[in-house]
Amino acid sequence: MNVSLLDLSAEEEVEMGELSSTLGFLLRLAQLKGFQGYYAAVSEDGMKPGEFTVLRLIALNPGMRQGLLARTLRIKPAHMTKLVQRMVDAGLVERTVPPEDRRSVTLAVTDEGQAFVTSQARALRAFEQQERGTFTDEEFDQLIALLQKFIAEGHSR
Amino acid sequence: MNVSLLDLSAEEEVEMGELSSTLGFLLRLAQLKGFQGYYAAVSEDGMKPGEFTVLRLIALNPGMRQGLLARTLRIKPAHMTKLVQRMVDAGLVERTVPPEDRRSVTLAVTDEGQAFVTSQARALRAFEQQERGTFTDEEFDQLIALLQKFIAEGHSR
DNA sequence: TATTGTTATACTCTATAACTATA
DNA sequence: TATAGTTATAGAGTATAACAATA
Repeated sequence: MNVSLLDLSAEEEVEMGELSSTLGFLLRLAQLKGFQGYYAAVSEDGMKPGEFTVLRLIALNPGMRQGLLARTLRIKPAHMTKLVQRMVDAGLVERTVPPEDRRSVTLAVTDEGQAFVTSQARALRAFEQQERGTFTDEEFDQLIALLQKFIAEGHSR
Repeated sequence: MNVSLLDLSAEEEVEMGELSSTLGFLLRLAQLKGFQGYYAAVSEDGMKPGEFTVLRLIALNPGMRQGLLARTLRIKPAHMTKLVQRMVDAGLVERTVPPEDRRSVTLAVTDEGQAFVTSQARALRAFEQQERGTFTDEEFDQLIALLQKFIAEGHSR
């Protein structure tokens, strides 16, 4: 198979071999494509998809512990510390040390943080609708289901 | 929807909202899953999926220009310079300045580079078979086709 | 003037280990 | 002793701009 998948216009053809039907390669390109759409549609504020996901999850789970958040999103604790620190500095998130376990940290969005999440909701839905737009409803649901199946398989940690 | 997708075992449940059926989030988790399998099955040599893809593509397209390689893989030229330099240092790749256009650089694998690609082929196929194993043949083909469709849509640059 | 690739810089993400404070 | 999170460090990816050589 050649470059047709990728469109380098009138450019020289590139022999891709098996690559164009390889899951890993397609996942990478799909992710790039998704980011592209995300930036075009949603974020004028410089917040990246991954960061916004962190904020969303804190908003959905007030009082969530930082470590659980890190494990849920497969982010290393050391990195999560920095991510959260940035959001605290930006006034979007509050950290609390609970008296029951003073080693731990629980997180919640501030009013400003919640307002930001809410304000992004419309653009986010538009973006997701646009992503769906490539497919029929049935195809999109299939794709989601297949990805969920792939992820769920043998999920140890 | 809750954390069932993610399996944090006996841990506290995390409310995921829409996230668990969001394409971007699922693509990220699928990619992590893929890397995990890749490292487990293929690479004892410390070469990452992305690096190996670069090497594979050079092997498939001897004399390919570096800029075209960068565009094909959506890697920035500045980064490609470093990637290629590493492979040249490792003795896997050769750079040539062609007389027709002495600004450019063409790439080819060395014998050692080709031997490395070949030696990885078996493990790579085993890994890809294992990835397929999550699905029926029909499901896997569907997933590949749906990802290709997503990527191909409106592909400008 | 435009193009190819390089260098330089800066920021983010990833990975690891050492550290602290609590349990 | 073990756990939760932090700090420190290093490597790799990403992005941008300035630059040299060549077209």
